[in-house]
Amino acid sequence: MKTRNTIQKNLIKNTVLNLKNHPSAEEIYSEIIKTNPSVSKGTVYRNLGILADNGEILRIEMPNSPDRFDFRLEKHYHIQCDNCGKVFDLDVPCIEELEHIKDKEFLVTGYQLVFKGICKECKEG
Amino acid sequence: MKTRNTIQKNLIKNTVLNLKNHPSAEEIYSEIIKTNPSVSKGTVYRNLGILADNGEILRIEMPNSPDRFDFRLEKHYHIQCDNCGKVFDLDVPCIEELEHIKDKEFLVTGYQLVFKGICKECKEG
DNA sequence: CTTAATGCAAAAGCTTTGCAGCCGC
DNA sequence: GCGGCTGCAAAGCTTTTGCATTAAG
Repeated sequence: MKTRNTIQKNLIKNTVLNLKNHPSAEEIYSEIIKTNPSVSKGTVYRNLGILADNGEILRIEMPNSPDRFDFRLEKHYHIQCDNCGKVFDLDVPCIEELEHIKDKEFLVTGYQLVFKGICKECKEG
Repeated sequence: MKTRNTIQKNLIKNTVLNLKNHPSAEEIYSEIIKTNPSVSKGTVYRNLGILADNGEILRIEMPNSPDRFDFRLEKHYHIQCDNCGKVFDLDVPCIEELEHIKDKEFLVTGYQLVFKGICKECKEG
C-alpha cells in the first residue's frame, strides 16, 4: 500500500509545527478550518494518527483529557495544569532511571509520564 | 453534607479489595452484578470516584484505556500490556527523582506514570 | 422526616469507522 | 484508471449527569 501526499496531510502537519503549544486534535481542527473550512474532523484525527505512527510528530497521551500533539521529537516531559488544562513542556533533564526499567516477566517497551500542577497564571489569578 | 453508608458503597469497595488485579469500572460492575444484579453502573462509577477521592482506593489513570482501581495505597508503578491490555504492578523501587521535580513557574503537585510492554503470556503465546 | 444516594436512561466528550465519491499518481 | 484518501455522519467507548424514587440516619 503506497501512501499519497494530500494537501490535508501537509496542512495538518504544518499546523502542528506552527502551533507550538501542545494542541489537541480539536484545536488543530479549529485552526485548520479557519483557512480550509472543508477539511473534516475525521481526516484530522486520521492524519494525526498516521503522522504520529511515522514519527513525524509526537502524540502525548494525557490522563483523562484529549491527546495532545507535539512538534518536538526529542524526549522531554510535559505538565498539565489541573486548573486550566493547558499543557507545557517541563524543563527538566531526562530521568535516566526511567529508561532502564526492567522486569523479570515483562518486556518493557516504554512509558508515559505526565506531571500535574498549577501553572503560573492560575496561581496568580 | 453528611455521607451515608450504603450497601452499594461497601459492596463496591469490597469488590476492589477482593479483585486483586487492577479492575476497570466495567469489570467491577460485572463482578458486582453477579450477586447483586440491581446495582447500576452509574452508582459504580459514582462510588469509585468517591472512594478514590477519600483515599480508600487508588485510581490509576491509564493512557487511552479505561481507568483502573487498586486496593494497594502505597506508591508503586504499573505496566500495561500493549497486546492484551492487562495491567500489573511493576516491582521496582520508587524513583526518588520523580518526587522532587520542581519548576520555576509551575507548582508541581504530582505525576502519572504508566509503563508499557508485552506481558509474559503474550510474549510466549 | 429529611435529604443523600440510587437506578435508569440520556447525553457528553473524545475518537474511530463505514461508505460513496474524489483525486493523486 | 486504480485504489488510497476524503468528507460526512453514524457509532463506539468510557464516563457523567438529570431526575424521580428509595432508603439511611
